[in-house]
Amino acid sequence: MSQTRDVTADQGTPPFLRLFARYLRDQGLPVTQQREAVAEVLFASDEHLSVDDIERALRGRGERIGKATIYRTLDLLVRSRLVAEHDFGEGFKRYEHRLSARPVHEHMICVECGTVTEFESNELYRIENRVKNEHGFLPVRRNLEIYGLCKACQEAGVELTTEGLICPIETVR
Amino acid sequence: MSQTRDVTADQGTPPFLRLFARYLRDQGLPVTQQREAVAEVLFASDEHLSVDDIERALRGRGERIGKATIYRTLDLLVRSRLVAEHDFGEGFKRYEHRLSARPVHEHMICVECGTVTEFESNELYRIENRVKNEHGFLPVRRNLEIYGLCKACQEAGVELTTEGLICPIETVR
DNA sequence: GTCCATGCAAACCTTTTGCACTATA
DNA sequence: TATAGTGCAAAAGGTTTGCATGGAC
Repeated sequence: MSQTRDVTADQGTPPFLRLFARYLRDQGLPVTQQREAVAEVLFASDEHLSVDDIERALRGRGERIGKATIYRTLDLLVRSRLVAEHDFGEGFKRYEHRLSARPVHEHMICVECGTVTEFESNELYRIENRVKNEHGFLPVRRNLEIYGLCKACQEAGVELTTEGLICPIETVR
Repeated sequence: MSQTRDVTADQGTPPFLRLFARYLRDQGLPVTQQREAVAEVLFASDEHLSVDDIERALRGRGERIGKATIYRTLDLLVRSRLVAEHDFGEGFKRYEHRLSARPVHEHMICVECGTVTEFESNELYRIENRVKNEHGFLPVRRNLEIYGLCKACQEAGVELTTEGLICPIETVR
């Protein structure tokens, strides 16, 4: 069949699996079915997946892998830098592979519908440089989330209610 | 004694307590001893306090307030916008009052010693404007943390080991 | 054959909740 | 006095760990 994947040599193994296997070998760790399966689920999706999402996707593929193994594999994927871990304040973490056209990006999260959109920001490099020069701080990893109302929710007429004090931020004490 | 606080009229009540009390009254909620005590601890400190920190500080003042009450009061303080909630990835939240000379600021966190330093960034406003114009997203709240090595740790000779893949970020799939 | 991974269940930790009792307004 | 808060302990929910078994190399 013309749609059959070419399995000659390494060609049948997708790049992300080769990279993950390389990482595991470098660390002297075995490449297991479960580890490959978790990686496959992550790299097959462009969403920000929770552990439950991953477990569900695995089950949908007929694989029954324990949560503990998923957590342990995610730890390896994050260490390998093939996967990024995020916390959008939902009480649990989400995971996203980093082999996209936009390996470095930030997130805006709609506080109404929860939709996560990615965007790039070179202003961040400027901020990091300033931090380096002005404070002698050596940046390694950053984390920028912007919470607000997405276009769709605004157009649907959603408005945000502010119940906080209107102007408590006077610089007094 | 000349150092004794002036207790005439409202003058003895510090501004933050007046603001918190105003918020509570606005919401039709009672002003209780416990709520005032939690607020006092937060406003007396310029650190980023965990719930345990707060409980300990209260105990040090001879007040024994249940964790549940602390959590419930923190919720009110955050809603009132007098206090900001942070998650530095430690597995628990930290809280910081917002009546400082720098009510809006970001954080850099040293991955070695855990020290948190604050800095301001007007580049962030530029980012938010871009997000608004380019994506129609209405920003409400932002969250920027920069993780890295603080000056002191660098000077102490600390180096960070990278165990991840050196260059996995090729834009291939 | 050795070493490590897996799976299950129990443990862990922070945060939330239910309920009898107490304090605020 | 009505209404809401407090404190305790239990529950909840995500994540980690111990241990016996099974798989990778």
